[in-house]
Amino acid sequence: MVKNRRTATCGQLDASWAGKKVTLNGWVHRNRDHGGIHFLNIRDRYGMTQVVIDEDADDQLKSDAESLKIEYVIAVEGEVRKRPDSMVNKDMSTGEIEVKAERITILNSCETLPFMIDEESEANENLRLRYRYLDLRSAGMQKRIKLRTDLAFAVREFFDSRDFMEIETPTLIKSTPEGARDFLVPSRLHEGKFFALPQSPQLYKQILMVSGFDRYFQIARCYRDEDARGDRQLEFTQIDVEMSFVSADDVFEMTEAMYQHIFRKLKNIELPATFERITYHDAMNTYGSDKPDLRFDLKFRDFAPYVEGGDFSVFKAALEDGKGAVKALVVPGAAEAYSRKKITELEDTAKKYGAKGLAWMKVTADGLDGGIAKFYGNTADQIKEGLGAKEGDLILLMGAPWKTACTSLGAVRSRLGKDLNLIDESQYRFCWIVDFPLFDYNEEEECWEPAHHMFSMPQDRFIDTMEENPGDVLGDLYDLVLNGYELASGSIRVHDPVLQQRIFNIVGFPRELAEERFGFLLEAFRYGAPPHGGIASGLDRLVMIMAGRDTIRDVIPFPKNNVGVSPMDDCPAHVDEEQISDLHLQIVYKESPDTQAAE
RNA sequence: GGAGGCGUAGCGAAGUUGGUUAUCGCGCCGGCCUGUCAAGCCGGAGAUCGCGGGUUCGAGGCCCGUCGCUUCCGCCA
Repeated sequence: MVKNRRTATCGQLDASWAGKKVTLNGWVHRNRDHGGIHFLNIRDRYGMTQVVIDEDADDQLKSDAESLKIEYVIAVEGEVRKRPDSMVNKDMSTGEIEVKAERITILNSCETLPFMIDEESEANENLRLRYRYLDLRSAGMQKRIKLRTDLAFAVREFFDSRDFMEIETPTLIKSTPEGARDFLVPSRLHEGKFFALPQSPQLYKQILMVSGFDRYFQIARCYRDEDARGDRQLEFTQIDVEMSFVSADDVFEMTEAMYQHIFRKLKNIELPATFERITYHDAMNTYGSDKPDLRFDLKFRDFAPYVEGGDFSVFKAALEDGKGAVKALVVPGAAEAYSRKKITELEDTAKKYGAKGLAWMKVTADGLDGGIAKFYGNTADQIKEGLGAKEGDLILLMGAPWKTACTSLGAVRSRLGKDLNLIDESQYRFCWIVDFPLFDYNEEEECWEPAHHMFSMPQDRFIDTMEENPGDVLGDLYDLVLNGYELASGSIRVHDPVLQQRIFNIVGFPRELAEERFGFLLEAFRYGAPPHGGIASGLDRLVMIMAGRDTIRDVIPFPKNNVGVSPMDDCPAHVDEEQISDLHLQIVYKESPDTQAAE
């Protein structure tokens, strides 16, 4: 047997081991020297065990123990013994026992730490990212990375049981237009040419359908060169799925079954047999978001019927052109808690989303009070009844073009959910968002553009006449939302070259450009492409939500920070001139301010 | 590209209307201690208050600029 090699982990010992000799390997987590008696906590990824150096230990052992510092890597040989009843630590899985040390060997030392390795380190995130290997030692991070690996396993287990094949697609691919900014990789062998890193395996998985791999999945890394947020960063992981000969309902069923399997296995939670479906229009109209958090209610009410009965000109103006809306949010019992100052804060939230203001009224015993109540004195009772508002409620109102009214009041709704503690954190509320429009009108450029991407199928009923009114065309497009996060997105794809060309025509995408950028896909579709569709789920977001965190950086082993930098290895970084010239590139730095001033 | 917040010892924070030697907890170093488990007690070291400029008799605190991080908007088919 190799010297000092562990015979047990730090998490597995219990009373049944009492009397046995063991060797433990791990890190010194805590070190409590009482003079006569000395305790150590030794930690590995399986748990923590208390080691005792008794008063009767020999001098060698005592001095070895004294020389230990936090995070030294050690081997402890000793005997497992039951703790006296009064010394049992119920908070530790190994709390029934301790190891009476007979020999301690230092396998490696550790410098003074930049921060303490705790369940939840208080050190700021960039410091933790710089020393990511230390932060990953914490129990919390260990648990989350374990959840991630278990999740990936459950996903593969599920798809295997459904006869899917996991097929790899390239990460050096062709840059295609639309969507996010591509990461480009210059080619050394081909001067002036570039690969792109995939934003998703989209085109390849569709090609795989043409190739007859009718059930594909992949846990795929994706890259998008856009500004980061808590729930997105430069590189991320998708559970990418594509199926042939399916309708949207088939994709829903399969996806629901996947999440049911994942939650059953990892959380012991039974999800609903089918997930609620909400149309895009209804989601926007009642929650002000295409990714509504259904863990709390607070639905919008329509205030338009009451606008004529009052004298508030802003609302009348909003409805004038037929494209506006006046939405109301009745916040139960919030009248007292929301001072003018706090309402102004809500208004600032709304303004971020393009609202010009946020109107309000408070519901009193005999009517409405404050804010814009004075304009609705005559119809107060009607309004109260119509909106279902009760004494003590706060009514927030937004009059604006429909989409602005919805999204800005939706932002207010989200904020209220947090501020008023309306969210039950133990819930997982899934819903499908369906019936997305296929085309958006770009007011500035005065043209139609794809709302999602150009390969999504219009719903049957719109296909014959879609050129007449592109704005009305709904697509076979769907998102899956969980607790206010967009968790997955997909569609049934266009597999008919003629229909595809009609879509290109509507959005004014030149045929030549289509041929140049993804002619290979269009060509493939001419050779017997099966009807197909699919979906891609964000793995990082899913783990994040399941782990109860609010940033995916907490569930990615080596994430980039908010400005797209990895503080540990300090990338991106400059490279040698020679590397640049090998790639036939030249760096053009922006002029320094000094140079500009001199001009 | 834009808006807000933060930047004080290795880490986390306090620092009043601008006023003596910048405070506390953790960690670190030394000592004491026989049952702790975030051990305890005593002592000690450790800070150009992000950086630059300005106002002032005097700036950690005010003003201007700048850098870094962070949350959000834009962006993310």
